[in-house]
Amino acid sequence: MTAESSKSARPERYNPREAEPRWQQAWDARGIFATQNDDPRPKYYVLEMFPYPSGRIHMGHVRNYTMGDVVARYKRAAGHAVLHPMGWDAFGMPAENAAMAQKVHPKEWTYSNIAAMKKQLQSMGLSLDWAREVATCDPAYYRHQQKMFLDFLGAGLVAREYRKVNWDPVDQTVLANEQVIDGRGWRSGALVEQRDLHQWVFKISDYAEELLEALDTLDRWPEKVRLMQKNWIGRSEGLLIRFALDPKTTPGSENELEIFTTRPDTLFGAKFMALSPDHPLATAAAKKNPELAAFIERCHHMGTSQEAIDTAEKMGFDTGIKAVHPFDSSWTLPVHVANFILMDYGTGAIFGCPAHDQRDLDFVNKYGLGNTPVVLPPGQDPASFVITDTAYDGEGTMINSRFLDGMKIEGAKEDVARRLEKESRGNRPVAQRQVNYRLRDWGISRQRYWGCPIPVIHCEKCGVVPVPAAELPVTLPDDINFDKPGNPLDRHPTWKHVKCPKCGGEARRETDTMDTFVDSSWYFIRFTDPWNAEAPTTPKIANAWMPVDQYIGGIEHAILHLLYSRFFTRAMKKTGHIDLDEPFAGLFTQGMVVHETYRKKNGEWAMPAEVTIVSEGDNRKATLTATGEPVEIGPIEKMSKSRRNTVDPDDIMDSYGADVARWFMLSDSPPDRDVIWSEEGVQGASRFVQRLWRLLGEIADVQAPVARPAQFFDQATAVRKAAHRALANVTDDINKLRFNRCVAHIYGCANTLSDVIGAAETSPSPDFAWALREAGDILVRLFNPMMPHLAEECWAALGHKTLVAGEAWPQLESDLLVETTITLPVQINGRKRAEVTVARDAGKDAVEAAVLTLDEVKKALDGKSPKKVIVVPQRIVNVVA
RNA sequence: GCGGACGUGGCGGAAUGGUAGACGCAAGGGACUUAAAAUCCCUUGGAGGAAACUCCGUCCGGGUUCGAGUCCCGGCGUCCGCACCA
Repeated sequence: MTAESSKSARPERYNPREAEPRWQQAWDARGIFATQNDDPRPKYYVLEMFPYPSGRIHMGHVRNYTMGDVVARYKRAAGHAVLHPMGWDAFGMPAENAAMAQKVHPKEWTYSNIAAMKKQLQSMGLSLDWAREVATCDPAYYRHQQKMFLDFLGAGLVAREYRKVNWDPVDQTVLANEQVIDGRGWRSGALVEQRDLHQWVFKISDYAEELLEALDTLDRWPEKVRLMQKNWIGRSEGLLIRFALDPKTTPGSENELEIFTTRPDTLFGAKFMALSPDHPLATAAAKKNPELAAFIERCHHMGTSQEAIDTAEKMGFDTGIKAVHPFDSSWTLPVHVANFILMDYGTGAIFGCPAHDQRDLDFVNKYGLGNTPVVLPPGQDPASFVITDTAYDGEGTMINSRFLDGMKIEGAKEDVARRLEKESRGNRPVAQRQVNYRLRDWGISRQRYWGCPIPVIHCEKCGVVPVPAAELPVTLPDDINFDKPGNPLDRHPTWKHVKCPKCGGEARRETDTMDTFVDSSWYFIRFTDPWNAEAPTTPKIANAWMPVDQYIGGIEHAILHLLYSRFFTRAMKKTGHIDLDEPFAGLFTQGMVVHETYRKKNGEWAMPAEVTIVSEGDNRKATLTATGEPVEIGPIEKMSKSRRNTVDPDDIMDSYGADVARWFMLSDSPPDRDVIWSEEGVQGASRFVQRLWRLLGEIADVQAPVARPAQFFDQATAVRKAAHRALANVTDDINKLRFNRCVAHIYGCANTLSDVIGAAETSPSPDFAWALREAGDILVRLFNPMMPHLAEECWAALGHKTLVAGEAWPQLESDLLVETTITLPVQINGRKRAEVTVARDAGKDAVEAAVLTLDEVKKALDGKSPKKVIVVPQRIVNVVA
């Protein structure tokens, strides 16, 4: 069908640069993305991880926020009250680095970045409720965080400890264990050192068991993330055993040594005891033994960096102390100090069973202490089984273990535990069962300026005194300077000097600020009622909106942010701010945006924007656009400044528009995998935008009856089937976050409609015209979540006076998806050889009868009857000849 | 070392145990045009054949099944997380 008559009314091409801001203003003017807390419809809370205001958004943001926006717009159309807010993770080091490098105040730097990035996000056409915007560096936000810190303190969830911490020498601050990656600071990349410091800690380890167990309830989380958290929490069951010490050999009054083991079954394979260099017994022994003191000193020095610890050789020092075997008072074991024993796991002491633990084996092989195997692997001869270089940690049968001989490992563990629990020394059992966790308490003190002040005061007389709630917030002083490294709050002339709230005497403010991960541990709850000036939450409202139904972000937060938030929500529950354990019901971790790399002859990297790609047959060649110099096309890698393979979202939106960027982000790869950003792909997306626009223009030109025709004939029915099948498929896949498949279905529907229109008569019959208009209406609403500006433009072209952003999701007529006849593939011996068309509800016998009349089947059977005929209704037939 | 994921055309990827390669990109051919762009049409896993069609094909080797990309066992490879945690 040609529609030349009215074609002239439209420009040749859709112009996103003109249309996109126009529709953004239209949405804004009607406030259709503002969410009311008293909305009676069923709630749906969709959230993307909020950004750090670094200054500009990157392609990862574009991908993240596009996915969230698709879900938000779809759920809104599907009849939900959708909460879809945005904010800023605004405290942190880069602001201070900028202050040092550019002499700009961190606050100014941060807020101007926020303004710039907000503009960028708005140009993406995201359906966000900006009225709920929060920035964590705003006293209106962090005052509530300070209040909760005090509440946590009162509830015993906060402690102050002098402990060994990870010190980042570049950022000059402490890092939590979770923030040390490969022995380096997660932000600075500097080798981390160990230091002893006073630290405020959140007692996350009190929740270790709960955080572990509840992982099983998070059935809409990726298995991978749950597993990572499980491993991080690191639960292990074992036995605490008190070994008596030979008094003649001990340095002072110490008469026993408590160790933790998960392998009490191997007790008869014990060859030595080992202490952490920081163990009190080691310290005591060192006082009388200068050589030992020197050894411990050496351990401390070589262990300054995490990397050094990881690569250090096993080293030990015999203290001369003897421990008595709990099952044989005549059996003593030498007590060593060893560099590989950690003071903060278990009791900081172990017994070593070299035959079945590789570290212990390495240790005895170095110091000639020997080994005795006590677990015999299945099928091994006890007389000849020996351990030399490789410890055996598998299943087996106990040997060389007196009363345990012949037992399996589990039985032996249980037997040892029972016996030692019954035995007592000094009114206490010799052993008790214990569960240990790898998870450490969360140290939150940071020696930084640009963070939330910890609201406590140190008084000589009264000790640590909380800032009275009425005096909150403790705000950051603006007059600071960054001339020297370290914490400017600590050298501020007046800010830190205050009166003690208790005694009124001279006192000192805490100058450490909170880890920025505290800020991000509850922002999603603050979004539910950011207007409450009195309290962090309005529990009734928070309880109604939470949990977040769909949280979307990068896998890099699998442990840090997601574990902290799970803890924080529980702590907020304990202190009465919300009634909820798990903050995120559904979690989706998106893949990265990756791109080819380009390298010049001189070894420097070239940016994608500087390069022109030419295809010569199957080969692709790249040259610098400016000079024509050839550049080498390198491997596809994560977009990064160091490889210079980044693409600026602004450039893409300027040249192609937001919809094209959004569409391509969704189209090429499954959302949890990396997506390769390519110029060709973007152009493909852009072509499709234009194609849709032309297609819907043609449909708009069709003169269709207003009333639904009573009857649809073949052509019209085919159109209706295509539209409703796409509707069913897109709905299903959007619910499963399979956006790449949604894209394929939309292409499919558009292709069908183009074909039908191209083949149709000049003046369509009323039923066909009506079906085309219906299909157009459906198609626009299907791609609206992905390309909302184009959808509005097309919706208007179709003659609608409403905004498609406010329209309901199309109603599916599922009858259309049910075919009356279907074509089944017919296999002979498992290979497809023919097809058969039968009634949809044909019985197995009828299908079999039809199949046996086929020429191909007759030929294959050669007059014989088939061995077997398998009929899978509505799927396939297999004839076994 | 421990734990996990993945392996399908030239590329990104589709495929409740049921017609492998949907959809897109790239490529080749053609139409329109003075020409280009844009657009439209056709071809595109491999081998053979004029064609109808036939054979082979989802990392490798076995197995279960009427039927395996999918499930099981054993390899190989790639990627990710954790890592002196007793």
